[in-house]
Order: sequence, then C-alpha cells, then structure tokens
Amino acid sequence: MRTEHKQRYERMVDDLRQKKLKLTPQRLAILRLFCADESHPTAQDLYARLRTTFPTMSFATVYNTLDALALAGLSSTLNLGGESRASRFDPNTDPHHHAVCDACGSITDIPVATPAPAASSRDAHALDSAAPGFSVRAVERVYRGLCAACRKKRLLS
Amino acid sequence: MRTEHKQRYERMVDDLRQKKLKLTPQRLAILRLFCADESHPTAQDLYARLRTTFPTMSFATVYNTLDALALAGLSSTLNLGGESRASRFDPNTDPHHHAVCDACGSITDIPVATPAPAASSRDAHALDSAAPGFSVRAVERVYRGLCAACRKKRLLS
DNA sequence: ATTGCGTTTAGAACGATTCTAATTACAGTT
DNA sequence: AACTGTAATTAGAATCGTTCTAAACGCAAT
Ligand SMILES: [Mn+2]
Ligand SMILES: [Mn+2]
Ligand SMILES: [Zn+2]
Ligand SMILES: [Zn+2]
Repeated sequence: MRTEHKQRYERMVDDLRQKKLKLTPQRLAILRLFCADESHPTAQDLYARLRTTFPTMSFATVYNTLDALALAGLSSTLNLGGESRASRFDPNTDPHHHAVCDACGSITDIPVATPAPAASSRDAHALDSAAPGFSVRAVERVYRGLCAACRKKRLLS
Repeated sequence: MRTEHKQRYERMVDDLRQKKLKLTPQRLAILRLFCADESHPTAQDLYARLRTTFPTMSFATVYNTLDALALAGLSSTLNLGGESRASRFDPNTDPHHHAVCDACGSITDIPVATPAPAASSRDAHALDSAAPGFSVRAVERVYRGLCAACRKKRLLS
C-alpha cells in the first residue's frame, strides 16, 4: 500500500503544479501527511500533527489546501454527525462506502461490490417512483454499527 | 397522507405523556409543525415558522423537543454537508433513503427496495473483507444529483 | 389555591469553519 | 543574484450552528 500512497502524493503535487499553484513547504507537508492517512482525519487532526514539525502552520492553510484538493477531485468531505460535528477528509478517490463504529467513531473504507443488475434495477425503480426525473451523480452509503474491537469490549462488560 | 401525519402527531404526544413529560403549548406547537413536515427542516426552519405564531419561542426549546423525540426514536437527524452545515430533522421513522439535489438542496425520501438476496450477500461479503467482524445496526444511503426541476432549469441555460 | 419541579427563556459560551488584512515568500524575470 | 508581482500564509476576528446557564415561569398533582 505504500506505493499507492506515493502515487496519491504525486498526483496531488502534479495537480498543484498544473494549476499553477505554488508548491509551498506548508502545502507539501499537508500533502505528505494527508495522502497516507486512511483515518479520515478532521482538520484539527491534521493541524495538530503538522504543528509539531511546523509550529507556525495556521488553520486557514489546512482548510485552504484541502479545498484546493477537493476542487481538483483529489479529496472529499464526509459529514457523519455523531460526537464531534467536524468534517472528515478523505484522500481515497476510488468510489467506496464507509463503515462507522458507533462506539469509537472509527471509519473504514468499504470497496463497492459490483451490483447485481436485478438489485440495481429495483433500486432505480424505487428512486424513480419516489423522485421522478432525479438524475443520480453519486451514491453514498454508510454502515453504522460496532467494529470488531468495540463489539468484543462490549461483550466483556 | 393527512392521516399518516395525524398518526405521527398522536404517537409523539402519546410518547411525551408516557414519559411523564409535560405537554406544554410550545411542545405541542413544535409537534404539530414537525409531524407534517416532509422537507427535513433545520432547527432554524422550524424556529422561524414557530416564531410567527409563538413570538416568545426560544431556540433551546426547539432543540430540546427534537432531542426528546430523537430519544424516543420518533425523529432522526441528517448531516448532509453542502451549503449550510445545519442538521436536518426527519419525522419519518420508516426505514428509507434520501435523494439530495446538488442545486436546490431539496431532500426526498426514497422507500427501501426489498433487496435481492444475491446483491445483499455480495455487499455483506465486501463489508466483511474490508471490515471483518463489523456488526451492522443500520445502513444509510444518499443519492446525490439533480432533481427534475433543477435539471430542467439547467438545460434551458 | 398551593407548590414542586420540569420547562422555557435570553443570552452567553462553545466548537468548527470562514474571513480579514497585514506580512511573507514563491517563482518568473532581469 | 537581486528584483518584483502576486499568490499564499498568518493570527486573530467573525460567523454559523448548537449547547449551556441561571433565572423566571407554569404544568399538573394534591
Ligand atoms: Mn473513505
Ligand atoms: Mn427522510
Ligand atoms: Zn469501534
Ligand atoms: Zn433541485
């Protein structure tokens, strides 16, 4: 998986260059951290980690850089509610779903299963009768429940 | 559909009574408005409408009442991001999905299609290999795209 | 009618995000 | 290597949505 992250980083840097955006040390530091982060971090998460090696880093810069990536389609934003209402940022551009643990809040990527034609036509029908003429651009799916670790903990108590 | 809303209202009032919560005029006004609202209103939306007929109503009361309903499982909360980051409240307790318009932000309920066993087992497998041991409590699905009205507008321009 | 305690209220506090205006520094030019 | 235009960074203020607080109120049981 290291190569995958490397590729992500390259794509991000290329995009900044191509858009004539400046390759500042702040941006590169954010990119290095973000491209390898599977945890769906909040802006706070990233800021806190960046601060240790980059004490002058500002919040606005974190948000600005994530915005630039989002504009390029290289990052997306998740709003999952729950404890903290903070947005979570996702460097994984492959279409995928999310499993969110009710107890610990961990977010896991779930690759999309190629859907059976019968099922997807049934879904399409349900959609079309409830929202006629709606044209779908994307479908998001969130599984809510308990991750393996939290389920184990719950059984012990 | 009027009867359905009436039933919702009755269930909400019954629940307050059963929980020994007081049937204040504020709560009843919120319930009357909310039980018949298919638009997934924000707290602001409800507050603004309540204020016209109930000028002393406070924000805290709106939130408190929605919390009480949520605790009873009679209301749920949606965090869809986008323009406003405000939570949307949903009095529809049937399991259902949502179609959200990118342009106008409208949210439409989509009943769940009874899934084909083949498809759901494929999904289960994808979930289990990416998040082994995760126990699912609920699945949320959001269709993003353009509603019929906004698509029409887009074609004209 | 009395009264206790749950409820409402206005406004302050809070967390997350965006904006502002002054400073800094990248990258292209000389 | 120095210069320079302009984009980016910074700290802090502002804003938005939501929750908290403490005092006043009023439902409902007696
Ligand atoms: Mn993800
Ligand atoms: Mn709904
Ligand atoms: Zn967990
Ligand atoms: Zn629309």
